[in-house]
Amino acid sequence: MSAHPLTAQRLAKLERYRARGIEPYPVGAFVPDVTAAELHADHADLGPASSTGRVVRVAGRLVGRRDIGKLVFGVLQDETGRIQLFAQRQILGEEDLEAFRDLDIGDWIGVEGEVITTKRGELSVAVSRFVLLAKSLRPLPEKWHGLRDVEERHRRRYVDLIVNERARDTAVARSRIVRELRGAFDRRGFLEVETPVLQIEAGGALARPFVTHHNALDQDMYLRIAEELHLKRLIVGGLGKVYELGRVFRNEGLSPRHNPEFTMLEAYVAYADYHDVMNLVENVLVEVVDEVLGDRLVTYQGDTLDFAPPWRRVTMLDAVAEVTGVRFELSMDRDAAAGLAEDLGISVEPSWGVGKIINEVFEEHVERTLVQPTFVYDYPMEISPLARAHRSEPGLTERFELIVAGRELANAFSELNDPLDQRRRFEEQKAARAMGDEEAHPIDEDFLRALEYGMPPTGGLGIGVDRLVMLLTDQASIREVLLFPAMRPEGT
RNA sequence: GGGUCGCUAGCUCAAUCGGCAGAGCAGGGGCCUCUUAAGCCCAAGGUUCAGGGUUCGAUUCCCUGGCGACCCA
Repeated sequence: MSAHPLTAQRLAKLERYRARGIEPYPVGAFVPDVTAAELHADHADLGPASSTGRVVRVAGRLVGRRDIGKLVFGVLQDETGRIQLFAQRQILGEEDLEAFRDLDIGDWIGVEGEVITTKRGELSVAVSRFVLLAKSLRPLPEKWHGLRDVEERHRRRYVDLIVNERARDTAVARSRIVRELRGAFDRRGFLEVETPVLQIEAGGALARPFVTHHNALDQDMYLRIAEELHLKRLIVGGLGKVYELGRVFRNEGLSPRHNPEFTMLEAYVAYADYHDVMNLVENVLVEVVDEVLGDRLVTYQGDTLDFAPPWRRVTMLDAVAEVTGVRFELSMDRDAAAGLAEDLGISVEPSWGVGKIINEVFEEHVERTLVQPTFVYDYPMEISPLARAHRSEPGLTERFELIVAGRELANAFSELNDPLDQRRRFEEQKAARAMGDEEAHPIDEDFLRALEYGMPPTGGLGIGVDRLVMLLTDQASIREVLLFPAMRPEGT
């Protein structure tokens, strides 16, 4: 336990309570029957200096106190808001008023009393009885500025949640967004499923996995980097519409937009193609925006995003030509494409083909310019090993990404269901891995076997849930929408 | 991985050119029966992120390391 004087003081107080027979961590001591928000809603019209005769029980954390001698005002905070406590000697008596005064800011208490308003009109509970529910041993941050230090807010999110309303609002909004996402897919008849997090092969995306070890099997395993390959196995099994909303893990650096574990929603629909999936993504996200914000104009970091459908749809090649003035084609000579990209400031790796080169130009110059919701479609096959070959355009796949505020929000394709083509794509990835590409896709033989049993034409999508929450809560950093973002150890 | 910036009391922040480390809030003592960032009086509170260097003297300048923020790869 910390030897800090402020904590030592409170520990001493704790011992005094126990000596007087007051248990500072009681069980079953008090059950509230109303919340702060309910009180404010019920008595919104009460004038100053009113009595209601209504006796209520509220509970929460004492977050403020104003001591006026024989009269003490307290501020009680529960999960719904704040309510003033009015402790008066006439009601409580000398001894209990002194005990109330002796409470520390941060203590959890239960209070019983009449609902009144003060002379100044502040709705209050006139304390007739109170119970210490849990003693707090550490001082809270400053009442006006709260906890500002970003590092401390993330390391001690519990304190952040106590003192910063924005932290609470963001957590609540995130829960709401996740619930609306689930609702949108549930209403459309999707089955929510759970697939393995521990995997023998980490496939379904191009990323480096975390490695762990299964002791009983004496086998290294990976934390999943995507949900994709197992969900497609379920489509093979005849489950026609499935989705999973879960945590995926990628072994990459920390940044305002990347956390090693993040939340992905993936959904797969039999008989759909990527045009159907564009419509699905648009409809689902508009529903979520409507339900959560009630306004299709969303302010994000100073930009106004218009989510009213239809959203713009543009091919990657057109988008690149529009922004850079350079018309790339998949049929181009590789070195010619490399030269054009170099002219645009891209340093081209020898291993890159035309498709990868175009994608780099897109990511470097075009993506950030797409602020309004935009579907960019027809991605190069070279960077899309799990997407179906385009029905008419050689070298491309039926893949799209949804870009909002200059960032990828969703990624989707007509799924590759030709097992022979899938095997060829995996072989190409294997070759890339042999060339040193650590993010190349591994060969998953069981997934190939599943495809060999036959997967119907299928459309699939993935939505980055954290990024969606960032957009709808106007947060610039993923760390603000994660309750407990990844941090380096403190090194006490 | 590279660059820039930051780290001072429990919290929010000061500290002039390198010259006695301060304030507000919180906490302690006192006054006050209508405050609401309550007010007034008094006292207390520091490994200035860590280690090293320069200097008569370092929160301040230099080096190394830690953690974080932002930008870049």
